[in-house]
Amino acid sequence: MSAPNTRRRGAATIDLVLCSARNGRLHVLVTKSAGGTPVLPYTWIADGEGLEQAVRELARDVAGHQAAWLAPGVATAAKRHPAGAALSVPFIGVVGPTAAAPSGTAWHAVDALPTLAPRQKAMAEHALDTLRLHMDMAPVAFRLLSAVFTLSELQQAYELLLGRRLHKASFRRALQAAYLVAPTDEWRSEGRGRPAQLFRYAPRQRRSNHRTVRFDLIGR
Amino acid sequence: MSAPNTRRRGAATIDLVLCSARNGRLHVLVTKSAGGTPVLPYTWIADGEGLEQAVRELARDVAGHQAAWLAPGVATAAKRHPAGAALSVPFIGVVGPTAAAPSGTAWHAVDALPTLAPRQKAMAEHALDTLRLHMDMAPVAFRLLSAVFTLSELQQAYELLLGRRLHKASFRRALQAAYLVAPTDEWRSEGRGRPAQLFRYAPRQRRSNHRTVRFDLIGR
DNA sequence: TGACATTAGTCGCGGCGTGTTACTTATTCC
DNA sequence: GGAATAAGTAACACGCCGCGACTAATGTCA
Repeated sequence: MSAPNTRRRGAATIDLVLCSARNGRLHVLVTKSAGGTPVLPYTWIADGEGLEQAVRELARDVAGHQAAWLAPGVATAAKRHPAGAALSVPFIGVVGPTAAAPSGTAWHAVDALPTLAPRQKAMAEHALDTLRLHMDMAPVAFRLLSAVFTLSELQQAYELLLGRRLHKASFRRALQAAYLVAPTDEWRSEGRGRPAQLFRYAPRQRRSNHRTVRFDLIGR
Repeated sequence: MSAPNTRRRGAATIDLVLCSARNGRLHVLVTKSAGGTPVLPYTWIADGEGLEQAVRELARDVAGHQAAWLAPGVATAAKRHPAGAALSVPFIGVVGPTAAAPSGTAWHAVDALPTLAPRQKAMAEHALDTLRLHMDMAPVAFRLLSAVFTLSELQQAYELLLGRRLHKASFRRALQAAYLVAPTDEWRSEGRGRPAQLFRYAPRQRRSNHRTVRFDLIGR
């Protein structure tokens, strides 16, 4: 059923670190090898095939979903791949919160993973770094959410990625200024408290993307 | 003399995109294959060896220097590697402006490359994107310079990476606030104009790295 | 030798973005 | 109806940043 067995063995694998936000923590989809030990979904690299195409198929195969966002990771030859490949090319994928775990797979909090092969463990633990690296340039946080979402949910996604709490008013003011979301006329009542308006990701045109120099992140 | 011939052929190569700033433009080191056609320096991936270790050796071999900064690139199986490898893992390296081109190699402006194999051409043209992606988190611009440099040189490095001009006063004010450089007691007279004080990269401790949310770069 | 060009480096104003506190609005629970 | 809870808004203060104008130190050339 899982893709690994449908391809010939080779020298290198593509490994998929599929991420999802579950009750405030980042989770990773873990499947099981033929022997029953936990492994990240992977596929052998076929000659002449596009890597990204292959990983999209893998995501659909293993999760029944296509990834809402995908980024290549850092290839590694360290330690050993559980299937014996010399080289592994990880991809970091993102799916929404409604994505289920098909039978034989399970979501695990990234800071409480089951025992994976060291190489796969390292790839999974680097996933958050990769998401953080791209979250300013790509709508990563939005892809962790459903198509419509409340602003509080969006803020929680950003808090998860940044690893720290944000201020509500500042967050919304900055979001408003960026013309990234559009309100829908739906509202969601989450039990107690005032109902929240639902928004969708709809980036609109705005003034020149003057990215400023940032010295404040360099060096530790 | 070049490293490729010293290793066994295999399924995958490491390709080195070695970058340097030459009179205001980003240059890439290009060498020649046995047949005399231009190629990026590469080496076959040996089983069980660390990729970064291998690429450091490659940089030393081919340029006589060790790279001042290194970052992994995005593995690709598209098109063909000139040596026939199915898979290529690029690394983007940075060296200072005084690095010469050993015989058989030459620096080429990244927007005026000689005819490379399509796969290598793509890897070289993505180099600037990679440098841009990391320049906020790592001292990439500083590594394009000698150990001591003028603030105007540093500003030019940032302008090269960002692809736009910066305002002198703003640049220096932000740099000062980041405690990244320390003045030396040397001055350099560059022909005409007032001599410039030389600085070195010396990041000091500063307050908590409160990275703020950036919506302004998302979505084009 | 003195005026000019050139490059380095600084000062200060104005505006916009951001952190913060306090407030209003809308709903559930008791 | 009132307390509790969560969404959403208003307004102030401060700091960073773009910008233009200024000073400083050198080489060039008539």
